[in-house]
Amino acid sequence: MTETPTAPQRNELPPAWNPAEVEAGLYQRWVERGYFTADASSDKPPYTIVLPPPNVTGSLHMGHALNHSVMDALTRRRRMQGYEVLWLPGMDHAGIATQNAVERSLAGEGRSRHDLGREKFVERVWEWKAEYGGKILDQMRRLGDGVDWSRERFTMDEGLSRAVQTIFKKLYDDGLIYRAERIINWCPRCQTALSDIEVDHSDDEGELVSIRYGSGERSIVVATTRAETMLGDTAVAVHPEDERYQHLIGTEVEVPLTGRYVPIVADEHVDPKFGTGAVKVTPAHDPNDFEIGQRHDLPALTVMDGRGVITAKGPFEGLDRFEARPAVVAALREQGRIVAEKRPYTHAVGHCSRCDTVVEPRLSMQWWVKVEPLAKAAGDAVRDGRTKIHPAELSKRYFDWVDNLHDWCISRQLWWGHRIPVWYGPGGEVVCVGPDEQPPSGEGWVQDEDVLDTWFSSGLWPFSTMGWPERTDELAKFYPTSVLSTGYDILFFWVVRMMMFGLYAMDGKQPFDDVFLHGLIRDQYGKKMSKTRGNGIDPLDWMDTYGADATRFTLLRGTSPGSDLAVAEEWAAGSRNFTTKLWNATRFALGNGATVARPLPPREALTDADRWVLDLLDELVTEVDAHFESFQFAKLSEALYHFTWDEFCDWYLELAKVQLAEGGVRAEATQSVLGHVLDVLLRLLHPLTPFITETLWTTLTGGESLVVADWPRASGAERDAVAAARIEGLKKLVTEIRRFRSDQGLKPAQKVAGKVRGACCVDLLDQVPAVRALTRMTEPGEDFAATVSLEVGLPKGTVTVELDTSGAIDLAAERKRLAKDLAVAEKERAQCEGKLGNPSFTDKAPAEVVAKIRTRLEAANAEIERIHARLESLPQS
RNA sequence: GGGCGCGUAGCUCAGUGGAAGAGCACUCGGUUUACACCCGAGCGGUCGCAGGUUCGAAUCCUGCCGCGCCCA
Repeated sequence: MTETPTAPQRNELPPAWNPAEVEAGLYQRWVERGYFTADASSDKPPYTIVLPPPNVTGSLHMGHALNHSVMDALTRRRRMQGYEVLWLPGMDHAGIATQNAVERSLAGEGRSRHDLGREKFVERVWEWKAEYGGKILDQMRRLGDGVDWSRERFTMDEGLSRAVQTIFKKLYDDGLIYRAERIINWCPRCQTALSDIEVDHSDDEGELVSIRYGSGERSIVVATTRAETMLGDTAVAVHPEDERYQHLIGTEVEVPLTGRYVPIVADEHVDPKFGTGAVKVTPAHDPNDFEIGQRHDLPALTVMDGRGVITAKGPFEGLDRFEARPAVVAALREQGRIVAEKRPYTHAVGHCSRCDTVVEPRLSMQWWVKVEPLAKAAGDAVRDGRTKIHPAELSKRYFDWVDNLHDWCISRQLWWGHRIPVWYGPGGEVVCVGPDEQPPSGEGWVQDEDVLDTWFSSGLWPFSTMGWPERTDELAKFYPTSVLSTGYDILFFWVVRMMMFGLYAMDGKQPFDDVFLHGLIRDQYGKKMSKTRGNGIDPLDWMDTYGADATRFTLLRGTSPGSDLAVAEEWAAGSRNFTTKLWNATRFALGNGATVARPLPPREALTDADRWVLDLLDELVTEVDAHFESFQFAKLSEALYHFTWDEFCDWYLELAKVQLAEGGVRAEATQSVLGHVLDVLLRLLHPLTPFITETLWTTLTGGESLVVADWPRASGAERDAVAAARIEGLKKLVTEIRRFRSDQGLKPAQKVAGKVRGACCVDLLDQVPAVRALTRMTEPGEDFAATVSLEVGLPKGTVTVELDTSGAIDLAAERKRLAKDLAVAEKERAQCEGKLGNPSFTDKAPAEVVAKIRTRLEAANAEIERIHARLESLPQS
């Protein structure tokens, strides 16, 4: 393998990190070296994720970018931990969406799919797929997804189609697939049935019209939002215990405009509190009415065709449903039948999730999956803990769903998809054909025209992609998969279906051990991103501007199980700043001889600063591991960010400068510590930000690649509390001196002569040189004359800093500073005295809490005394 | 209508019984030889409201108000 120019040699880091120039080359190299290709014959423990297959028509949006960042982070860490990782990519064929896309392009040529015929149309779809489909796969490469491209799958591929036919046959033979005439959700635009979950409900403005049926004492008023369906009414229903209507139950009433008489039936389903307590019943055009119709043996009268056009004979025939509605109302008004009208009236209306057309409930013959036994098994797998949902709170929602699942309508009146493998014979025979069986031939045999719901095939994804129904090595090695990661909004769409099919097809083995549900992406004001709002952000824009690493880090940094995350341009810029910081820190370290070539010196040969930073690093490793195990990406990102910026860069690098300046053994040890910390840090960051870490780490270590490097482990060294206390003391001292300088208006670069007194008494003697360096304090000369002395209270005592500011100090600023400190100390004293003055506190609170408050009070008192003395000693201005 | 969740700094969010935190934004100062995509110092909060439990409540309980999501 030849080195590409994207791999800089040691100590040759360019001054700035330029992701656009480097990312593509790094990714290509990873793929070429086969790092992402899984080996089914490996002895390593398996770790498997199947990618929720994106839609073949789709392109990468923020939700994908988030989910892919999660999966890539999970798989990269496991790979580094020595697992045999399979992350399997692919796409689903998106029946309706793809057919729509191709029909649109045909419409541009003035043709319809019917002009082409079924066979030619399907060919055309495959051509479309080859040319335009799968844009998202290239976008995944930009993000850095470590997927196994050699195992890419598509739901319409031969092997997966065979899996579909196999499971259909098995379910059919087991009596779990049946054909029945029922009310389904029908999209008049897509001209197909939809399942419940392909319907989105929204509160729309409509009308509520109250209509008098019958006349005189025999009349009854019903309210409806869909007046036009009255043409298909076959009953009026009231609640059986509704006293208003007892005398009418069992009688017949005239349906206006139709001349038909229909019975008034009593049904528990009717809500007596809604409207007049009486409802019209249209069994062929409403799911609830259909059920009432079944219970009362009512006829179902279809008055509309598949395009939503009225077919009932009479004046309304040929009108679209939305034209028919006002026409019917007008006709009723003319007859004095309208009792009340409420307009606008807001109510829930179902829309096709693909094209937003108002869904029409429609009576038709469809294929169904009997979900009850499958759903029960899906619920049990989670109840038993074989599959764990993260966050666990969403399990309840999962149970509510699977325990109340309606049978699943799986037939679609489309041409693009898996055709239902059922043949009908001339004598009314129905034959379901398995994958290796010959369909019945001969006169009069025809195959069912319909195709299967896309979810029917993607529900098989965790095992169809690994060769099922064959018993493949892949299945043996990689099933059940380890984690399924997706947004909580499609828990029901997809997760439940995979659970049902996985348990059914794989002998009760769950399709995944863990389900990680992340939240939805929102804008900086917490609003959902949507086209209509215009607040969407394209992750590709972010990658162009800030790099893939910054994009990934931004998303992961906001990701807690189940909670939504708000993102904005500024967030991405902040992540880019973080990558820049990491770049510069590493560049600085390398420029000063940071190395991993020598082993770390023994602990006793290290400074307090060295031991402190190494201990923090150990804690970081432990913390990152814990957060990975619990899918707490926000917390682990935050921990890494905080360590890198606030501890390593802000403090250790500054302290290292002092140690490097000492030269000799001290400098060499420091170079080793720098090299070691960066080595571990870059490994820890790699799953989140793979590109920049790869570049920095290969330069630092000369190693082959971080992708296949080992995941760090905590050293196990005992934490050095003394070193930690000293560094905390140093920080406090430095911060206080800087604060004084800032308040006094001293320029940051201005050097000031000074003395530090009392450091030995608070165990900070060794830290004094670093304190001086970090506060630009020079050695006092012969003419040193302290113009101010600054007292810094530390846990073990007070350090006094005398400074020669070569002139009068700003007394007003100094008084203000002291007054502020005094106010803080006095508030502290009041709080502590309040507590200690309360006998029930001292009696009942744990002894260590009381002792802590006592210590705090003493410290506050000392501080107050000290500040008073200082204030009095200040010259009067 | 049923269920779940949320209300903490200007914005987005951590913190789930013993000193109110972070990032971004904002103010002031800065050409500090890693970094101005930066450094240093600051400002900013009766933790939605009202009760209760407790020595002690952002944290636990009850009610109310507001917001969101899922289901009907």
